[in-house]
Amino acid sequence: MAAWQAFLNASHLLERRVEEQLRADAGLTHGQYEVLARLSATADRRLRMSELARDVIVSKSALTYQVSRLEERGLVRRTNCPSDDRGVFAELTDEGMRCLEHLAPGHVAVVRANLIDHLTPDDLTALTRIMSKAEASMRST
Amino acid sequence: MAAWQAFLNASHLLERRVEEQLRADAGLTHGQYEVLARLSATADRRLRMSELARDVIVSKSALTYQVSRLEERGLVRRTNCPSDDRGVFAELTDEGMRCLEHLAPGHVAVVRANLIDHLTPDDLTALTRIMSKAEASMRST
DNA sequence: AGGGTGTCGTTGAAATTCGAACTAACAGGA
DNA sequence: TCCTGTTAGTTCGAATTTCAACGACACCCT
Repeated sequence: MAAWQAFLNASHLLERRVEEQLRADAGLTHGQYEVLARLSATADRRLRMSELARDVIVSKSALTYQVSRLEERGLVRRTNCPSDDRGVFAELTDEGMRCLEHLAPGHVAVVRANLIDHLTPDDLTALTRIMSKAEASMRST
Repeated sequence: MAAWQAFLNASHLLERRVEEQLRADAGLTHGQYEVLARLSATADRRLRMSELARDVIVSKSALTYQVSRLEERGLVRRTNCPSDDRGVFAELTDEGMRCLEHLAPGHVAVVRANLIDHLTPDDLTALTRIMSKAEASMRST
């Protein structure tokens, strides 16, 4: 359980650092940043609400809330889904893309400084492998 | 950044699993469980509020709130600090200890099933080492 | 003693989270 | 076509978290 304790503590501390940086730099939550980042990684910068919620691992209600906040800021836009009238796309706006590009370097820097830079290359590959395995296992059940 | 993504996703998924188990099993938050667990790991089952907050990595206000909740349930007791009139001890009650002992096996099982069991012994030591390093670095700054 | 500075824990307001209930719309079969 | 069950997204209420401000006390230095 030592591993679990350390993992937990590192998670919490990292979360705090990241949150602090994003808040100071653009007034965004880490959750909001993750939404933008996930959208930017798609081909057409948009995703169905449900899929987006699954991807960033947040409840549907939380995503509804956050997308509304991001929409108020003009960083994201809601679009109807032609093939399914129930569906809604969350789509990254140009401004949202610019915001993300502006924000990303600082975010990456924080993550590197507090986690990545302490790791040897072997550590890094091990970490990736371990976490990916855990993620895959939990996603599938 | 692949490592970061995987780490983040695994964290969120694990948090959800753990939260779900604790909620179902005793109506406790993960944060509340962490408080109980930390207290139980001390010699006399009590800790100053500030130190407890630092240990479980939560804001002072959040800890005040959670200790009040735990106190309502009789799992924790507030005690005056003789050497510092400002100070307050959070002390684990016998009932709190029993609750924790009742709860721990299920908690450990969830963590094992979703994280630990996927790891080789080498992975486990690597994970511990990596996370401890990150934790230490962030605690010290 | 006395005053300035810092620390302790609590409080209040605002933001965010979740699960549950809800509405609307799809899908498949009788 | 109509029923039934499932899925999408939103809304609602309760719980939790954070930051900032506060009052009380401690510590130090003169």
